[in-house]
Amino acid sequence: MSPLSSGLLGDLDPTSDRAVFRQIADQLREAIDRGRFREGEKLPSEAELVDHYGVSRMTVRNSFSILQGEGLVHAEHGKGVFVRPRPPVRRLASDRFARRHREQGKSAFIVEADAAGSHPQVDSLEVKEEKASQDISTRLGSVRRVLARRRRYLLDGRPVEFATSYLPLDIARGTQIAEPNPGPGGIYARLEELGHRLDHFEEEIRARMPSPDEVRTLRLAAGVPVIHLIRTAFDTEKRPVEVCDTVMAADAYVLAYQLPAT
Amino acid sequence: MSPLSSGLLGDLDPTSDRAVFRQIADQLREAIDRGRFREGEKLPSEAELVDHYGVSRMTVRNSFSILQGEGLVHAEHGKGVFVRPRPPVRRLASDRFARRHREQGKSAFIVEADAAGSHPQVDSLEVKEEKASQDISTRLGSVRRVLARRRRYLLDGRPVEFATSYLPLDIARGTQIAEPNPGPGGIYARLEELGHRLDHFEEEIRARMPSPDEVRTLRLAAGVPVIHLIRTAFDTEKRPVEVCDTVMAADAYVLAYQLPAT
DNA sequence: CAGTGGTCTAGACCACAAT
DNA sequence: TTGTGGTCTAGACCACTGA
Repeated sequence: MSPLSSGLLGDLDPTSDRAVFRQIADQLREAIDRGRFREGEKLPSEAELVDHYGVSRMTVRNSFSILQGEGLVHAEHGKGVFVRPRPPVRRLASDRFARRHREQGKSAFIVEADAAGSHPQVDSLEVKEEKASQDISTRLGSVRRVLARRRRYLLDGRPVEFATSYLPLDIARGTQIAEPNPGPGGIYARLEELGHRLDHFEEEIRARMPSPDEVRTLRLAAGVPVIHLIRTAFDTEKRPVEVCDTVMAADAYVLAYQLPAT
Repeated sequence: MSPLSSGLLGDLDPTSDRAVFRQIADQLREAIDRGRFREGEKLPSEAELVDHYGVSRMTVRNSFSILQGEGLVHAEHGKGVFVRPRPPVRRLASDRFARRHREQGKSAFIVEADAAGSHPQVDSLEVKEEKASQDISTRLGSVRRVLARRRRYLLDGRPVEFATSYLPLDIARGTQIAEPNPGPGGIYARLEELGHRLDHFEEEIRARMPSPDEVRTLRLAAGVPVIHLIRTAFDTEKRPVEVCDTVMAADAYVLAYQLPAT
């Protein structure tokens, strides 16, 4: 029995003010929410829905595009439209920069992913000196040029985040921080060795839809926003010693923070 | 001179693999990014673009729908398609729950908005006892029923966030916390008066596209994600005494946190 | 190969906004 | 009334997938 003759989906209400394609989207969304279609499962094809509802193909496609915009489904050319599975999320704990986590040989990302049983990778490594943007310059205390470290992180082959660290040249130039591999404990460990004992971090969080560039870099599905995180590291002399600009696939992350009630 | 004859937009590349509607979207996006069209400014009408590019109307509309999905533009029926202005954002600082902020008479939201020169409102107030969801029950330590306090916050008439606080009945029932107006300093002040001195908060942050319900409640434009924040308040005996579930219009907020480097 | 979604056309009628 | 976007139709051809 086809999914359409089995009453999974209802009829249209011709008296309703609601546009036909919205009604169809509503019915599909409700069916998904109720678990009638499970994660990864294929929805009825456009042709089947055209038959079922007696509407034109563009109308059905409009419905699908609504659901795609909501991040509920994704289309695969030649295969069908599928309920988008909720991918495993990476939890960023508020103690992720605790000094004790820097004592081991590998980077935090690698250690944590290994522990979670996933396969971590870092690629697109680029380290170079460049002119600081207005924003970065301000955050670092009016520096003109900076050392920029770019990299992209993947979990099980899926890109989940890319980040750029900016450091003042007078701190980073000629040190291991300017090398592709900053060594055990990452650049924060190196900063402390260089005498910049870290005091605290400030993080700013925004969420927005990705630019086409970000869609490419993170291979984002339709309807997936990004989390934009800007972290500034301060040493014990209250000097900003690093700014890290990170863009994360929002469906791959949950951020956790702890706030004092003081 | 029309904006189209003045070279604001280029021609299509018929040899390109890129779909025509994507090429048009690219050109409009670039023109917006370069400031050729400023915030709030009207883009060429569908009809003008049909003429300019020599394509059908659906093709032009497809381009617009891409830009809408990116949150770059919004359409106004009967008026045109406009570059979406970046609204003012509310910054949530990491010390926003510091005890000193509870000493005044008004709620944190009101005080802060007044200070920023905007006009704050709270509506859709609802306070009732109800069955705890599985998630809320777990977070509050296996309680069956809770006191739920729902409310929506607006700035200058624009809804920016709605939130529900959940409290265990044995704490909240019969207290001022169960009243629509919890009094000066809000429910956190009442909790402390009741002997639950607050120790710290834990916050979890996610970003995703809004449900149709959330689009309605927050009057969200297309292409605007939501930030979903779940905060748990712990008293000095490490007991969770409140869970607050908040959904915020992502274009209205930037969250700020401070992390120790300990 | 048949079935799927991706793109595109050339219309139509409607509802809303400004004049 | 004119111009705008919103909805919908009935096609067409294409590219990709899987049997």
